[in-house]
Amino acid sequence: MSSNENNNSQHNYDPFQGFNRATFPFFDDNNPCIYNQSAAPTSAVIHALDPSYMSFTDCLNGGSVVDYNIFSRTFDMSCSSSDVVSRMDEGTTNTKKIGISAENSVGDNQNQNQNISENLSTPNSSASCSSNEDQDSSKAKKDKQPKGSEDQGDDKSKNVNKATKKEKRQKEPRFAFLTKSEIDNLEDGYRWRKYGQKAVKNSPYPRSYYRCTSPKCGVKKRVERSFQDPSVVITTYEGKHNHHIPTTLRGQDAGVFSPSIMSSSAATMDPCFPHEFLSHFLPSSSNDPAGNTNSMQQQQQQLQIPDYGLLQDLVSSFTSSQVP
DNA sequence: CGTCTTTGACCTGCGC
DNA sequence: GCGCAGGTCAAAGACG
Repeated sequence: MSSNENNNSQHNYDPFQGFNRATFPFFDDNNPCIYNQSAAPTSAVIHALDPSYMSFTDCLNGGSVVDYNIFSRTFDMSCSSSDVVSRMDEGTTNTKKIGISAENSVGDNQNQNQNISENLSTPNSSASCSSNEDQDSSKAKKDKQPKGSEDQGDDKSKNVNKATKKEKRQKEPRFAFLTKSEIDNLEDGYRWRKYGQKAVKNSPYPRSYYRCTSPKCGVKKRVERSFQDPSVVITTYEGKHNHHIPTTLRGQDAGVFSPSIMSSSAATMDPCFPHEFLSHFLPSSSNDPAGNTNSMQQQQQQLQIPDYGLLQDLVSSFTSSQVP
């Protein structure tokens, strides 16, 4: 692979290549660049477009300078113009306007919405790698101390930890999106280690917690499946990668998101599409010389589910329960 | 042997 | 204060 190709794959890829546009209902069928409000956009997806949230590129890589206005310009929406999507002001506890997953709106709304806001609320894009480092450092301190040996953890320090943790949680940039796939853990080029799994209330599908395996990279992601539409996988990224996509992926050979598998229509999207968006979502070896047929290719094939209406129903049901 | 997943226990935040 | 649910830890085991 040439360096040019590599660069291209890292910076100029269409982030939604390979994703059937049914997966992204906010696209106007007649204009892929125009955000289709009538499609009742999934707020989870809109978070990617909301300038108050960091871009996926920024989220994943942390090294790119992202013009958040790109998204609002490109999709003809402001960060707070949507009834569905609202910017989460710092310290805001109103969670009604925000949400990630439809299933969360169906069951225990109170708790789920609370959790949603906690999961997704990001005051602004001021979060940076430093926040991750801070979190890492605090976490590292915790890791170094055995659970039962926190003798110094008196009430005072506990309160401090609580405060700092809460503050840091708010600062942590998060990005969530929906994908239609039968595979829970969609390959994104980075290496993840699963560190937990929890059952989700009112959902038969568990939520999995992953952490980037790269040293000093505190990026996490959460993967869960919508129980209302089991074909929808909700992925939430938290933090920013402070490194590039690994050149070698165990068992994947980084040969994911092969353009040959990508949707041709998506690949030829209007140039106004924010190519930078999610750029590092795609690993550099998209032109796998070995032509490996890997799990991601299967994923991509599974992503070609043109179930636009189903997702709209999902979104509609969600938004109707979220927007007063 | 290194890496990753699994899974029960523990921690934390929040509503009542 | 209590209970619930989400989030995290870390030991154990699986796997290549």
